[in-house]
Amino acid sequence: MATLKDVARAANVDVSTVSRALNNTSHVHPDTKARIYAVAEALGYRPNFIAQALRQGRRYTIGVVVPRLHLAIFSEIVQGIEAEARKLGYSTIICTTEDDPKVELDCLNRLRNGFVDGIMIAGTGRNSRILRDLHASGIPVVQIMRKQEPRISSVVADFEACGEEAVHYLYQQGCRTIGLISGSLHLAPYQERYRGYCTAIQALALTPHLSEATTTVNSFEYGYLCASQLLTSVSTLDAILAAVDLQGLGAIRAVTEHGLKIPQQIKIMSLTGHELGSMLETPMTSMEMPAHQMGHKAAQMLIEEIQAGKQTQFVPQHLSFPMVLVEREST
Amino acid sequence: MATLKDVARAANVDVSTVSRALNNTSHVHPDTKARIYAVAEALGYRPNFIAQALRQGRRYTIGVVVPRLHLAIFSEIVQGIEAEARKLGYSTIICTTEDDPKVELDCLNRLRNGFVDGIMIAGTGRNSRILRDLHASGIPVVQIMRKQEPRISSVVADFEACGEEAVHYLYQQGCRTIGLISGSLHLAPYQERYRGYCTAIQALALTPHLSEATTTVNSFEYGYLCASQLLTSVSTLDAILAAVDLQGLGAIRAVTEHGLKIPQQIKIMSLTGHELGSMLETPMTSMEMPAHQMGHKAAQMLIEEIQAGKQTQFVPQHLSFPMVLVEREST
DNA sequence: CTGAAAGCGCTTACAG
DNA sequence: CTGAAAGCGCTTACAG
Repeated sequence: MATLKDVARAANVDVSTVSRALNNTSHVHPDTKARIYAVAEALGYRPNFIAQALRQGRRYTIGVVVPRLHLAIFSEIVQGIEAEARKLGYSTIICTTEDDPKVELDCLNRLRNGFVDGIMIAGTGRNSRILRDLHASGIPVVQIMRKQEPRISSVVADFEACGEEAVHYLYQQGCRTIGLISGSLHLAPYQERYRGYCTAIQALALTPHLSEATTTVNSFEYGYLCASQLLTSVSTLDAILAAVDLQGLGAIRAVTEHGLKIPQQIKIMSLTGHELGSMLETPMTSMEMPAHQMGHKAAQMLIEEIQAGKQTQFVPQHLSFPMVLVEREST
Repeated sequence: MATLKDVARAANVDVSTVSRALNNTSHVHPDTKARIYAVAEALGYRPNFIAQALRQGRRYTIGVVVPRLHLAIFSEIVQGIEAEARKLGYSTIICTTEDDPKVELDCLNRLRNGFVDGIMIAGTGRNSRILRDLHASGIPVVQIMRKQEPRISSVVADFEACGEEAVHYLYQQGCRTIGLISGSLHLAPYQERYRGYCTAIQALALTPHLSEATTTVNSFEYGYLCASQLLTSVSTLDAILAAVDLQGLGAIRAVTEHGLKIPQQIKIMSLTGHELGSMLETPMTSMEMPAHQMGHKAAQMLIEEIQAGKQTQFVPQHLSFPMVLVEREST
């Protein structure tokens, strides 16, 4: 790779002049400039981002820490983040943790070593000290999907309203015994959905039915197990709310195996739709999450914080997106 | 952030000694070492990766270029890549192109600026010159999923065998008029599936039925449109092969709307399963792809090439994974 | 308009 | 075992 020095030598000028010419950072004589451009072109010169980063203290890179990508809403969020970051001139480093706090710690430690200008995280909540340290040491952080630290900016969906709205909707459809599949109540989104669910259940004077299992939360199996449990233990059950799409699929399976008809005998809906619902044989009613847009916004927010630097007093911003009810055939 | 210099000053030694102590790169007196460690700890020293990278000419970072993540097999592959890369001490920069050659070019240009030690790509095939340039300039490249350049290493699945095997399987199930939804025949995987399909169709003396549409290939809609077309134009149709899961979902929808029973009247299967098939109401038979494992292998391969450096003569490696037939209720 | 110098934070021969 | 120096490839005050 040709360096500035190579170009300088070939163009018979100092490296500083080449730098100025190529970056348009101060006036350079048109002739000199032309010569420099020609030489740079001929040598296939490309600036070394690493050297620039070291010198300028800017990496133009953000780190994104999420639990997983495969069949999860995070893949859509990450696509949104990455597209927007790229547009703003930033690269995106990704880390998937499988919600393992140790892996997460490992990722955060890597990222803090001057790797990135800012961090986006959907965390486990188990490394909050590190996260606060990072943030306190001047590295902008934005929480996505999961808001755990009030002093750190966040972009989330309004899960509580989502849970509440879903129950009211099902009530309107005639349901009176509504089971909830949620799990991982230590994670904010699950807890909030649960809270919204409870609020609505109470307001409507119904009885809550929460089901939990011990397998991975964001999975078909989890939905299947919980739904089966609800079906056997609550005889009057007429609706199941699943926290995420995959659980919804599991619930559909369980209900079908129980010989019940959807939506006539039992209604099913997902609280975190990511398009999948529309593609099913029995299209599933869902609270759809504007994941791509949330990724966009979060990237913008993070990069703004990065570019504001320490000049401005930091005030955490919390952005909450409404989820939208998309009615389909499962209810 | 504390730097080496800060530690050196506080420990009353030269920076070089600190560097050696912290990196265990040569003998340092135990007492000095202890002092340095204590000071580094107290100051919360963390090495600056950017400076290390500049000095050592190693970034410990790989770039991954894929079309998309959301509801695509790439999300699983990327998870595999990232997990393995992290284990080997590498970070992963991700770029999604939506198969837009311009975006891809943009990504490759960013990555070549000394950003990464190596590149993993599932490309559009439209930037082959750049890719070859990159590779020729000494940056290791591994093609994933889509093998376009014979001189560049690759990790793919055996799509041709997959297409062939699927047809034979359906034949055994009694099908005699087997339609194929594929599209994007300019992309290797689609073309290879088609080739395998044709080989089998010919061997069995059947008639081929290929359907294409103009929307995004990797989508529910594409599958729906093509299946609808096949259903109306081929009256004896008794099976549909979909290149990917989402198309399979679209095909199921189309078939259902046509009032046909799966699998009694028409069988459906996907040629690129990524678990989704097992979660459907009518579980879909699929050729499942070992995506995670492929990601692992590809990361290993790329990092090996990186670490081999220029010492060894480069010989491209091509790795092909078999897909495995998982029989479910749609056939 | 341009050059010479310093420095970003490290590592690594080179001496001693 | 340790220090002083050079240098990775840039940018940016400082002179002129």
